[in-house]
Amino acid sequence: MAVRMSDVARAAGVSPMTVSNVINGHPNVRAETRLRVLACIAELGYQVNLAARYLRAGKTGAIGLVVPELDRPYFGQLASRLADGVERSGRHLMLERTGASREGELAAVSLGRLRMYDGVIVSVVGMNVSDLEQLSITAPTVLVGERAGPSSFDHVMMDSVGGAEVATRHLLATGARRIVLLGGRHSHRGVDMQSLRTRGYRKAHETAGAAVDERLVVPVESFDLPSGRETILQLAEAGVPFDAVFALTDVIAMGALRGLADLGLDVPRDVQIVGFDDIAECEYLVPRLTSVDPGNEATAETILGLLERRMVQKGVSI
Amino acid sequence: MAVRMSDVARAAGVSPMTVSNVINGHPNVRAETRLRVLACIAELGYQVNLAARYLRAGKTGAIGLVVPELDRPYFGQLASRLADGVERSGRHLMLERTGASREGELAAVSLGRLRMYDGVIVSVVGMNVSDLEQLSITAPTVLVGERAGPSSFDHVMMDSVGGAEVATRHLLATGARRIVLLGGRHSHRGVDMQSLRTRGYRKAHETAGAAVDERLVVPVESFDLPSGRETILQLAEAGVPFDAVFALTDVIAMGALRGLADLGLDVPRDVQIVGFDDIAECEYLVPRLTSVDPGNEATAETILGLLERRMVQKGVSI
DNA sequence: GTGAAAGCGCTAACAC
DNA sequence: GTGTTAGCGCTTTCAC
Repeated sequence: MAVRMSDVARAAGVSPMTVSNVINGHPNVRAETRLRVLACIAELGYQVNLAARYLRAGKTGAIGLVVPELDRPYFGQLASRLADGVERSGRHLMLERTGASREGELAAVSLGRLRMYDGVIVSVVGMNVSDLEQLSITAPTVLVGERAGPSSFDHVMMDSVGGAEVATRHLLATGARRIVLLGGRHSHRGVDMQSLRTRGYRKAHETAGAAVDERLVVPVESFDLPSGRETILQLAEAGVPFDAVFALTDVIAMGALRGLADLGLDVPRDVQIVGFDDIAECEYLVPRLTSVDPGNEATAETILGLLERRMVQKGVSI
Repeated sequence: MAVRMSDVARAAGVSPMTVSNVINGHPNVRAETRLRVLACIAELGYQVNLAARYLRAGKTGAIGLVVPELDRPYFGQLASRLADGVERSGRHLMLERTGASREGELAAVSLGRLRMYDGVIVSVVGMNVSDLEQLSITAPTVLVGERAGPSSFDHVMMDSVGGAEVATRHLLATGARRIVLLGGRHSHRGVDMQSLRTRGYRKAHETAGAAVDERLVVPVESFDLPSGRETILQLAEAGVPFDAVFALTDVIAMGALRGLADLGLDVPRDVQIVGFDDIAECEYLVPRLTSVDPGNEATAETILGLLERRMVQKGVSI
């Protein structure tokens, strides 16, 4: 069986409480005792039982990050940045996926796993914030994404409308007139990522006095590489002419780049393209992919700042 | 405060034990009672406290995956595949990174969180297996990677030597004579990824009766995009001629592709390139990146099969 | 079919 | 500076 704190205590000839004090760095332990206890910990290979600690102390030192998918560069890079910050404060980041489905996100939360965390960061793609609120999450929580609306949670939003507007304006300024909105939505009243970025696209057109051909607004089945490529191929096959692409995410932009190459089109001579998210890969593609940076560095800082504040309030700060 | 099982029990007019039986699907509950309890659970928004369950029952339904970095496509895609399989068996996958700072803390304490898992999958890149063994991980554990050597853990290895040999042979067969080994090691006696892939590179040269110019074996500082690019640029600046690149990972291959473009070299006319890992991006680059598939699909299956066996032995299977 | 008792491993609060 | 007591929320065991 696993080594328990009481085993260490017996070996060191002290009480479990003293072992606990040593592990948690409490000052009221004599140096000599501390060393003896540490030696026994090392010798027996003791590790604290986090579950027990949490049950008693109400904190684990773990921060949860819940994302739709584990294999999307944007989330991987966000996770990496957050992990840096989280570790700087002596905690650990643990990543889980929801699978982008609303049920998935609900299951993730309702399974109670989030209660093991001192704090939770949830990327709310495809989930209703009100769903989240009904779950009565008890841990300090920060939402990340584009969904707005009334909410009792802190919410870090990126400026999707503004970013999409900048991207589209850039393309219009360089002479593009028929800009594909790859991953867009026809109805753009929602507060989801697609609707918001579509809104920025339309706004830029309006400002420039340019008309939007609805055939250029093309949804994608999924925000992955195959969808980006196939959607562009289908558009070309349908005979819709275009001279630029604004892709709602860099990943579908990468898929589109492959599709354009398959069509024998040169980027940027025949077709210009701009993405969104500013993932690290953009700088390394040939040719480079221009992308909108939604403020990735600042986002991570902001998230952790808000979370820390909530954790202090809740008394689970380290 | 959070809703406890006893709160639900009181509301439903039963004992906590009955609530527990309902939640865990035990048969000995009358349908009527079950419905009443479920209604109360829903109404109060009750969620089980995983820590308490684990403390008592010894299982959480969570599988941990420990990787070196969260923002590497290979690990993201591995995690995604594993998550599919894990969820199929009614559990959840949780991802953590080890990062570079293995030395920093008391490993014994910092890895204590692994004890909350029913099973753990550890990607042992840059970590000594003997380090791992000293941690006396008690949960069923499967190691993934190229490190071999004696170990008490199940270990899923990819054929790094064979894969690297195939890649190099392919380049030699198409006429390449000066193949850069990007990310290689000069001393290749170790069992780490770099040494093993370097061995395959040398083996292919030997078989083909071709000599290896040691100046073509170039280590990288880190297996990320910037390193791939910079290393190729430095090699060119040093005036070392080459006509092909075998990159030890697809990510540094992508970095190298950018570097080659910066040098005004055309792929594959001037320089051929082959990567390793077969990440999803390869198929979508322009031109496509040829890559060695270390058997990604099969790897995930194998890992989960081994883990399941260990979990059944340990009595933590669902 | 349901419930009472016990205790998983830890730490907060307080005694000594 | 160290130990004692109590109990976090749940489930195992066994009684009814």
